[in-house]
Amino acid sequence: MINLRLLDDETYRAGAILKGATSEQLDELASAEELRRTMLTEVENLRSQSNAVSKEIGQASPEDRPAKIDAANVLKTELKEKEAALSVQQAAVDALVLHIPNPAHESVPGGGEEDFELVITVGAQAPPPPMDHGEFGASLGWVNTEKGAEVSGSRFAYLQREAVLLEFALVQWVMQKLVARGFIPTVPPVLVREQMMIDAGFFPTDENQVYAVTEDELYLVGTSEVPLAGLHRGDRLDLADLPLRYAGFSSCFRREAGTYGKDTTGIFRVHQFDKVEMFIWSDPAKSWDEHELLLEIEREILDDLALPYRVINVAAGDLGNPAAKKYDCEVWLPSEGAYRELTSCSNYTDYSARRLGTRAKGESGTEFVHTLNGTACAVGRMLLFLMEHYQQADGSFAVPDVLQPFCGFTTVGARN
RNA sequence: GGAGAGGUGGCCGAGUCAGGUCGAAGGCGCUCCCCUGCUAAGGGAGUAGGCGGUUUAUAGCCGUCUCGUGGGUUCAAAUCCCACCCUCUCCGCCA
Repeated sequence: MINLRLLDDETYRAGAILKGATSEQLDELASAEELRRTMLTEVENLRSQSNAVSKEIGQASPEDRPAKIDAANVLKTELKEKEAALSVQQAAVDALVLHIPNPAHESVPGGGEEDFELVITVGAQAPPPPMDHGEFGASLGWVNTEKGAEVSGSRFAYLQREAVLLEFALVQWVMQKLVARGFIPTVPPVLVREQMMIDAGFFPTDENQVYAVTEDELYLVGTSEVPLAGLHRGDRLDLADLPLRYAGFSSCFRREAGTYGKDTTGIFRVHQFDKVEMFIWSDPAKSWDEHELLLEIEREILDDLALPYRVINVAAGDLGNPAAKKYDCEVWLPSEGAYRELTSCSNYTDYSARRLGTRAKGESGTEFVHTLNGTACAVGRMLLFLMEHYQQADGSFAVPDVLQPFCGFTTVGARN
């Protein structure tokens, strides 16, 4: 949700237009909001009169009351009409606001999906291994997609054997890294109410990507970002306590509607996976530093695992409504000969906090905090990259050095 | 799943049965001032938030809304009615 007060601000408008909003849209909202305020003033004036009359009635003598009550009733009728009109107008404004994106930061390139800015490329583009991650996972008995499909449908899989131990090693390794950086480890609820989905900005836009448990009116989260955002909903934080950094671990559930036939190999795109997510509540003045911190952590994880990757600064048109800026870390997937997204981190500035109602109190008053989120480790997808980069010529697997202390073995011999 | 109790300001807590003088007693905490060798104690004053208007202003002033949330009754609701949400206790069940 944007700040309606800034609709006339030229830089603000320019940023929003870069994100795909039209200047007609912005004007329409601005005039709807102006009308809303005019109507609000009228309503409040009537209420004021009405309150004054009521007070008089309380103090009036019994014989004076009937006449005053009649007068109050006239005001009341008028007030009801104006209030009804106001709430219609309010709804109109609300509907318009939902489609206005958070303006892009000045450092974000314009354009769409192909117009990203390449920030850095690290490592060499390795040649394809003997087996792609799908074949390799099956050969070691790590991934069973057939049984997954039988039991739950396509895009579900069983993860087994060393892959599970590697998952736990990854989670533990990443968590410890984050704890060392001051993140609070958190296992959040994965079923949330509809209101939480709305407040976190996932409804109504992404409603068709979310599993619903209709019987209980709950929804399965697609990322722990949702419940982490709920952790300080409606709170007034102290600026001195910021940043508050959380590391959430949860299973994530995504319907992946509209992706039929895409990424069908192995576990690249599945309905259920585990993820360690970073979420930061930041002092508005320092959120860009926090954003760089998120990127630094994501890069450190990739560097430690010696994965070749590139970082892109996603173009404005490809950002999605809440993000003012987003970095994607794309890791080289040898079997496809392409960089594929593994992690990303975004600065939502005050866009999400305004809807969540999360403010911070500092010396210069109270203001909305900034929120940021980033992937620390999307486990399934991380494993798949490891399966290609750490696959040996003889079909065995060499455990990355940094994970060895956490999983208790260093190699996995070829099977079959 | 069954039964009961309860949600009031930063915190605790009165007010709800008898609707108006209640955005709310009292206490704690916090801020400022006084007193005081220091500290403690003591005296005085102040202290909820959102929104709108006015304004150079996040100051002040005016208005409005908010006593879990949303409706309703009424000239008038913390107080009466309805629905929902949440918390706690007991029983049952359970990893």
